[in-house]
Amino acid sequence: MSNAVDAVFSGAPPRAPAGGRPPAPPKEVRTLEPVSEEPVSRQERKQRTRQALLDTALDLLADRPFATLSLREVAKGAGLVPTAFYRHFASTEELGVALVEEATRTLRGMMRSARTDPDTYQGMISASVATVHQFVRANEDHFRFLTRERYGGGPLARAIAVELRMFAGDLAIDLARFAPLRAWSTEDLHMLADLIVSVMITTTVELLEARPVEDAKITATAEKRLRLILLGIPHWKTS
Amino acid sequence: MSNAVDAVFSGAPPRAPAGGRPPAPPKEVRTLEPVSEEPVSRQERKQRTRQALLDTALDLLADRPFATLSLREVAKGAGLVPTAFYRHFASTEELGVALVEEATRTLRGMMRSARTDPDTYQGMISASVATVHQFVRANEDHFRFLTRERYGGGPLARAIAVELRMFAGDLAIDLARFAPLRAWSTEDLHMLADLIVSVMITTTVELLEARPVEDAKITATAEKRLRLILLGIPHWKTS
DNA sequence: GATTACAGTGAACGACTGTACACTGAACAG
DNA sequence: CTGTTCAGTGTACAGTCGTTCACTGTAATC
Repeated sequence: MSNAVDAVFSGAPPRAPAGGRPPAPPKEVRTLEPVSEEPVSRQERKQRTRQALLDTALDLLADRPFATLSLREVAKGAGLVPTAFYRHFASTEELGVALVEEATRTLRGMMRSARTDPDTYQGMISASVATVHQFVRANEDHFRFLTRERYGGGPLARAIAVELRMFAGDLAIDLARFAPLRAWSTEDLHMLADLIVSVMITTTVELLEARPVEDAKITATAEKRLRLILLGIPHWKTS
Repeated sequence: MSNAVDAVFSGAPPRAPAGGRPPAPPKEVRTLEPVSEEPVSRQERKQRTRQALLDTALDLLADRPFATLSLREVAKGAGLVPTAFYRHFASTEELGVALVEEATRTLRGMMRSARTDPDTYQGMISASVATVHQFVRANEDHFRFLTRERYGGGPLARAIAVELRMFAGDLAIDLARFAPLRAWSTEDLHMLADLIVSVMITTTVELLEARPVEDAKITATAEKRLRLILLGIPHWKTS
């Protein structure tokens, strides 16, 4: 479960240095790098340091809320002087918005990946849970950021909420194609989609808070929760 | 729905000045207050300013994460000089722990209030949702703090997670008394309890993010979600 | 080849942070 | 009545913060 799985995650950004953030020579990050001597145009350069800022921020956010990020430490982490930060973002909040965009790109990748035409309920459930599991484990930073800031208040929380509503809306449309759900009112369909999304979010948080050893238990529980919900569908009287 | 409702919330702290935090004379908060000239022992005094610190913190946390709180502004808000803060808490984090304790006291009050012997599923559902609704609206600060920090990472998130697991555990025990659930494995019971709790949390967040005008719609949706889940119970094959 | 645009530098600012230390005055215990 | 305890005060210090401003060197343009 390695190559085939990894191939799915085209949505995940490269995350330049990544990892435990090695000692890292303090400055010459950019000046030493022309290993492969591409011409590297100026805007290419700019976008690279922009990405370095985003990557640094995401690293720092691994165990703190976004609101505690300081412009200076993000700049320093990217090998920049504080004032250079302004060449890319007018404020840390603008950085945050860019981070939401990057993370929701991963989220949309997951959604696209999960949208497979399923034959059985059980098949659909386990496939969806597996997709969530793989994407969360392959993009922990993004999902940690999203789940953390979703409830953190402020403009980021609102932006993420909008994205999750879109997520649920798309899911509702997909659900409408199922035979047992064709007669449901759109309101009830949204109720169901929200419920499923909330189970998925809960599962995501559980995965992020657990060590990977417990993944099997968590996904199994998630499948159970979805199965229980779907069991009620045939007996629902829509309004 | 005013007196009877309010009488329920004995768990809620008095929240001394509260409200929009009026102009407030900068200092003589305590020295001017002996309106009713009780003797007020020294430890009583101490506990009062401690509570003032907690109240101030909760006020400030209405729209920011806990990690951005500064010792100085909490002290100032309570009418104290910064160093006096240390007479009550060794650090802001210790203040946070006390805040978690206070808020979870409200949470336990809600749980106790919701534990009524119900005759029908429908009755149980609407009663539980109504209880959540009332408690959330009557203690918005506490619930906002809990839901915000639950996913904010750090020690507070862990403490709240523990409390919520206890909450779900108690619910599982209650559920075990229901006829259709008596044969269920404890594992499945916990799965169900977690699912219900996650619906309640979702509902809480929705209430806190909405204007009270939309409460009816939110509680109606919450009831639907629970109804759908309970519909699946008779058809569940426990493992 | 000369000129311009602009990503990144470096010093300096005023505001705010947590914390140390010596203090005051009133409630307390003897 | 005397001495102690201790919640709260006031000053001070070293860091960090966001933001300003004038600057440099090079890729891009004419």
